[in-house]
Amino acid sequence: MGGRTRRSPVGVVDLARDLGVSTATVSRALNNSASVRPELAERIRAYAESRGYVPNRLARGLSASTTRAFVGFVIPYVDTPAYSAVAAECARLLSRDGTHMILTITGNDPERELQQLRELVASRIAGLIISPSTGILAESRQILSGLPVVELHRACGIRAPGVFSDDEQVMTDGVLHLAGLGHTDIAYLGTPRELSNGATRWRGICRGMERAGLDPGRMPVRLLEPTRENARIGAEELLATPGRPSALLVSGGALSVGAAEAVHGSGRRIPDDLSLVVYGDPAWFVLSDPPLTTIQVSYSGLARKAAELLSRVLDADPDLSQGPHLVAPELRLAGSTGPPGTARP
Amino acid sequence: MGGRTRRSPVGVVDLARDLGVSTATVSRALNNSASVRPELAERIRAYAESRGYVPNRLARGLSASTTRAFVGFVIPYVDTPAYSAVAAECARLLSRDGTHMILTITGNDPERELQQLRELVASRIAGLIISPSTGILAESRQILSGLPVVELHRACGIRAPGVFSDDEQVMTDGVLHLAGLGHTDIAYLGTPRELSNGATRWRGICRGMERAGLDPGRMPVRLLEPTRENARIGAEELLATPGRPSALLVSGGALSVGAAEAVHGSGRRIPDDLSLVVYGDPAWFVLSDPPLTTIQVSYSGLARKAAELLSRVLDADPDLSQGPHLVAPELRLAGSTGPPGTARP
DNA sequence: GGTAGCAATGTAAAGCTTTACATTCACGAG
DNA sequence: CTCGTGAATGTAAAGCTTTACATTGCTACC
Repeated sequence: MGGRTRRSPVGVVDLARDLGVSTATVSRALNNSASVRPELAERIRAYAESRGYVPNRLARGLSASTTRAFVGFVIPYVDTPAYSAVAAECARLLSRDGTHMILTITGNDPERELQQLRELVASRIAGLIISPSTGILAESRQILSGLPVVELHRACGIRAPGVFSDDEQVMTDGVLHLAGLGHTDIAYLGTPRELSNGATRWRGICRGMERAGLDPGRMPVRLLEPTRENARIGAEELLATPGRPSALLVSGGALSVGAAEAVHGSGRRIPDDLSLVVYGDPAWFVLSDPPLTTIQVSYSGLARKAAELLSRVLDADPDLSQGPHLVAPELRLAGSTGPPGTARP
Repeated sequence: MGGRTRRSPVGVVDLARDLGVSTATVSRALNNSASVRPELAERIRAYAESRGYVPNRLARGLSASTTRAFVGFVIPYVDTPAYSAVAAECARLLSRDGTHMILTITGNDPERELQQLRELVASRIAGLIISPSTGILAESRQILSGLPVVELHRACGIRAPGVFSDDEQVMTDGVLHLAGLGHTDIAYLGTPRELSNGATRWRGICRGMERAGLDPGRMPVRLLEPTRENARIGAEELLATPGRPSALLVSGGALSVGAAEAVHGSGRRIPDDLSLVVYGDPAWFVLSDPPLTTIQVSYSGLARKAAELLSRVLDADPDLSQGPHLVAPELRLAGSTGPPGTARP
């Protein structure tokens, strides 16, 4: 037998018994089903309210075999606003539909990701928003292809709509901005090309270089998993490159922080010794002097789009395009970029 | 009837049928119950594995009336690492026990908080970690008192263990540090005293002032909800106070960012014109020149403690103390504090 | 007036697992 | 040989809701 402890919560059977009607009628009344006499329905609703009735989500989900009670939010990291701010806003938007968001952090570990996906399926989630890990397993992909899924930030080649920042163009703009100031030795610190957003940004970079008449092949580049520590090391290496780059472009989550740290530690003055463009969150940059030239994307915009897409996927909306849905980021010029300094060896 | 769509997932009945045993035996074998012949148990487990069986969490929860399948994580904001980092780490730790964490953002709105608590109860969560909203409703408190609860960051007077940063002492230290440098006009920007952590910090501040022979009553103070915008305005007002404070102490989440912004905008040089101590996240401070004197607490330490306490509450551990469990923060001296400048009017 | 048809309500099954209680079987003791 | 004991397994109920289908009772029309 199930729970022995017969807890206080009232159920439909209690309401039905007390009111002398059947559970079916109670259920229909509470779900605003048409076929119940309005006066009776009202009485039932009032009584349910007075008894503080809350329907058991588990039972409802079990009965319906799938409800919107739960959706998953599966992301590799959460220590950067690109994830934490989007997660928060999604949770807020989804809760308005009475949907709970289950937050799951994979740590970018494909094994953990797979296990967590399995568990989410076991919990009969209605669907999920996922930012896949770098080396996502085929098995995970298969699970995903059987669920209503929305991709976020990163694509992994499944048939699903996705929400992404439109990075290609803005990265090109960033490069052209630097080139326009006279920089020829531009370094790039970004995320790996295995990540779809890493690939997109890299395309944007290359296009910018080519348009500026520079050779992307000779560009000092580090493509790293976006952790702060990686970024610090990568940026230090880039700054020490023989060509002594006069400009540094950084994209991707926690990379910005680590890079800023490294630049700071290098003793180079900005923008005299080094022009710096970072992709990321405005909150960090208030402390910087001079203010940073940044690439910014609206996290709430991404979240709204993600929540909307998920809702449409759950509704099996036939008009929904499976491809990427792009949110445009913005290049904000500020004091951290300028003409190449004269103080170079 | 329930779901018509008879989806693929195999259940215990399928396994039982195929193996010619009863569902009870299957269930027992899978749950490593003793009373099943080892050889048979092994066969059942192997078959379950081969069929990719995953138990339905909803049904299990329904049957057990309460499991560890779901716990809630109810917080007012998530845009600061004090919440986002702790949330992420808790999610990670809990998932190791196969527990899903449902993230819920109240926006510090008591009404929303109540509604979300109701929904969580309806989902038969096993327990929750909560950082209560400022004006938490009596009804919410009542719901909480019937659940395994752990408080985080903020207390709300319910009988439950809580995890808090031990702020009183460190705030005293901060004030004494400034006073020791010769500051007598110290301003404070913090969170409201209605918040338990706001109250704690304020006590620490007062104690520090008194020990330094200064009058807390004459201290310029702004106690505000921790949003960046509030902080910017509050800091500007403090800096414009007739006494022209020579030192500013800022505590609390997003307040640090907004305050830094305001200080920056004020044109005051640090630490010559103004000594600055901020409470918060190291990630922001890498960009600052000079590096900031900060008060830092280990988010992963808080998360570990919170997850551990929740686990113990769920186990109804009788040795568990209901009071606060403190994690000690650290005052890190750096370049943003120094003797009061001479350049004051 | 009889019946078709509709509206309102009831009955019961399904969704999936766990587990108390019942049953079976084998073996040892009397 | 019988019966008790205990281990292994089966049966069925409980957990709570939703909903297909059955039933009831009425209106309205021919």
